[in-house]
Amino acid sequence: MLACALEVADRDGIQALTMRKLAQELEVEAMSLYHYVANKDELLDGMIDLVFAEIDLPSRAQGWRQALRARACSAHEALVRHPWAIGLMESRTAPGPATLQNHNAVLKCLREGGFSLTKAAHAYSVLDSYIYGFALQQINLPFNTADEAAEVATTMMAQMPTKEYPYLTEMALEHVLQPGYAYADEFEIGLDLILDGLERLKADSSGMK
Amino acid sequence: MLACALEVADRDGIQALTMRKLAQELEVEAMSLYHYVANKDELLDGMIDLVFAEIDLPSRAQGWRQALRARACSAHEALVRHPWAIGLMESRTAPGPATLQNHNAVLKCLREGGFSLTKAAHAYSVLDSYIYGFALQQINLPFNTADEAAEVATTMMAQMPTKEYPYLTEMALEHVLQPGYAYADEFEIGLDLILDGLERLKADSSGMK
DNA sequence: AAAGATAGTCTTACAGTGTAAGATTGTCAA
DNA sequence: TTGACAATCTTACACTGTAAGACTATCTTT
Repeated sequence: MLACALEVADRDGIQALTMRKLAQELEVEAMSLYHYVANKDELLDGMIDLVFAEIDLPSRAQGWRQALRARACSAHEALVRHPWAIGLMESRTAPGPATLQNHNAVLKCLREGGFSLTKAAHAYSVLDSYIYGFALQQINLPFNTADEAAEVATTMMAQMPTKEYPYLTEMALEHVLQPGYAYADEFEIGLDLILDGLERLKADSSGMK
Repeated sequence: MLACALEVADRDGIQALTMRKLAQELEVEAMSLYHYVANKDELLDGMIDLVFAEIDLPSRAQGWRQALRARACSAHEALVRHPWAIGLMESRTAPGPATLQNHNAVLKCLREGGFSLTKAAHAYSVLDSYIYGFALQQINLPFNTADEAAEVATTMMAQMPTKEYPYLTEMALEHVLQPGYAYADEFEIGLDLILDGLERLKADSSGMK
């Protein structure tokens, strides 16, 4: 049932996921769903946790940097695969078991990698903020492929007073519209920048903690 | 009207912002609103742009680092002030004028600060990803004050099999529950870590671009 | 085998949602 | 005075989540 809900949300968008629609997909009446979930919110909670379950845990075989890098990429992929998930997170407060397990594994990786408790908290905060935020931005882009980007950019340029936003225009024309550009590629660049920062943070003893 | 919509969303939550409720607040009937907006989506678009309008533009008086740091803090404050905004962003694709102006100003700051076009794109991507992502995490926390944190943590510990998530438990008990802890304080730590990275990125000539 | 409990599904109903269609009013220009 | 227009309202409709409870099939206990 949760899996089916994911499928509908992925395919038709989260706004199309109504109890009646989901029931129909399962060849059942809407009210039957309430035997398995107390209400729609609980359904959404379950869906979010399923997305977290798709995120690989950091492997213990490698060093913290490699392990967290791989987990970050995995998380990014999961969030892009289910674009509705980030929007839901804002309103949900009850983390499911997969969510907790993932958090725990990341903290373990940091602690065993030599981070103090305080520094592990810092590291976790930056890393996950970046992952969620990047996915949010990527999903918000009105284009995915380079072709779509070209189309959107040109129609936008036509409407928009290009003189008013010269730096935005520059970025669009001379960077985004260049062949081979894909915003998704930015993810690993920022990720490595942050991982560099974390290595420095870990070594740094000026603040002591 | 947009301002009133912000107020309702801030006060009662975004799910309470219905056309009828907003109309009532303005002492008018629901359908009258449709003389000013084509549909509810357009209303939400306008609200998002209003939030962006609250974000200070980077000042040109200071260097890029200081200017972008101040803008990041301002953006963070705006997003926390209007916790519903991030959730809306996921579904919206038409940026308003305030949004465009802000983007343009940040790019200008980077370019005039000496970033190449490609590096400016990197910088913008990491910075804004971090800002949005951090706000998202902060808003998702089920507590705000240290007192609330203590309450939530203790009730959670009671339910949760604490043995299963030892590192999560450690973080909660020995860090989050310590007096004076506030997750919001993490924001500037991660921000400075990223700004350090950007300075290095700017200076770096190994990749050339 | 009979009786009862339980899990699963259904029907019906209701209050609340966004908004389409059109009637009504107020305000100004010709 | 007439017309145009902007602003507001009334009514209506399809669709939402879900409360209340009826029905049915399966399993347990006697």
